[in-house]
Amino acid sequence: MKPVLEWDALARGHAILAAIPLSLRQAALQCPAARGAVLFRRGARPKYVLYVLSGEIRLSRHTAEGQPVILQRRSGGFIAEASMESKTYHCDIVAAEDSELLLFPSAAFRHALDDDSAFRAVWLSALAREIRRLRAQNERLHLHKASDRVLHYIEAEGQGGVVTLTQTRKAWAAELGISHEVLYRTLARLESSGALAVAGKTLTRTG
Amino acid sequence: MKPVLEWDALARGHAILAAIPLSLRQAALQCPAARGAVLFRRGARPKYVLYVLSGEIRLSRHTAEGQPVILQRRSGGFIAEASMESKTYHCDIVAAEDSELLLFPSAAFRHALDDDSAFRAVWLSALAREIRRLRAQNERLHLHKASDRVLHYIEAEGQGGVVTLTQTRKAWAAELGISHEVLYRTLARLESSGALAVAGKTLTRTG
DNA sequence: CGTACTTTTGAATCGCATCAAATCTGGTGG
DNA sequence: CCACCAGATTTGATGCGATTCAAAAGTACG
Repeated sequence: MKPVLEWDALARGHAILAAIPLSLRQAALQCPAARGAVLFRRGARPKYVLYVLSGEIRLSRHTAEGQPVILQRRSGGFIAEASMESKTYHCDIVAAEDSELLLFPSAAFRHALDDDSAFRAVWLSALAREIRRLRAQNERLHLHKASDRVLHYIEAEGQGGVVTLTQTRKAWAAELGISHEVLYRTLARLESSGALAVAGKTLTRTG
Repeated sequence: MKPVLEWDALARGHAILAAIPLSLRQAALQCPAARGAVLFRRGARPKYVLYVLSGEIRLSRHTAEGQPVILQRRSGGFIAEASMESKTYHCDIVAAEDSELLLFPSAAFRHALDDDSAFRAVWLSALAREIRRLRAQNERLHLHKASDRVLHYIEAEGQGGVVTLTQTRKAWAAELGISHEVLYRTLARLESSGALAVAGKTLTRTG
């Protein structure tokens, strides 16, 4: 838990951080979290807006029997944005892996949004884009066949039927909600049927 | 396509509309859309922010062969928020059912957000809550067993293990991404195993 | 009273998850 | 540079759970 010194280095690969105004940068804290660490508990008062630099952070609740129910899972980007305006956290916030976080004091974050119209515009547009992305992913997860999810992904996330993956196929399979074995088989079948061209991490809809 | 006269009547059942400032209300248009009607086409310049009062509106693209790919599907609430700041619509907007819409001119909407801090606060908080809801639904759709989705729903959307449905079970099944037959069977199994108490539209986690 | 829709149960089929195992790949340290 | 290791990629076989088709009973509404 320490102030952020090398802001430019952090912002690499985290575009939205570049839009954060100086005053808020100075209030930010950088904080490591070991795998399994509980950062905040349900019921606690939210003092920070969290940004995941690396690792994986989860929001989860527990059933009466103690089984965890994951509400969100983030390995990059802001998490628990909604708690900025709520009196308490509605779930536990835990590190699923060794992680690195930025903590922005909620009050400073709200002031930055109020005072800095450029930052506000970026924030609003980031929220709206995240909603668009999530709604598309939702629609995709409603498709039952693995091949439909793959093609939907290309249509939704690609440009003109072409998409370049930024992740391993195994990670992509997890995002698509299918096992990696089925993803490999599905890609092979789509390619041999001529519906898809696979070249490294670039996939092209064909035919 | 006409100005909105009875605003209070509209806002019933659409809480967020109550926060819309007078200036923006006066710029709003109410507009029916028949099933199948194409409201805007991909590439068109977004002139309005859309709100779905009733019916169902879809954002969709088409594959090279013309098969539709649904990116969003809304039967209430704002749709295509992200297009407010983009130069063109990135997908077609069509009515899947006979629908009733509100159209807010994009410029007026932006001005209202800039000028009215109360409206802005409500809007920001609505976007953040929508993100929370969507991320939870995403996690739920990643669960493979129908019973897990049901229990996850109760934990995420309910209060203390109790949830009251606002929709038919058939509609709930669609939201959960399972067939209605399986939902009925799953509820029956969960109830007979003592994990769930079902009373009309109220479901209670037990045991 | 009739109609449309939801709820419910049954049976057959299909696709995915899972377990297992082999190969490939990128990165690390000797 | 090479040996090595962890993780990703790939293929095979099996079982389970969901989808689907079918049909009956219940329910709301005009």
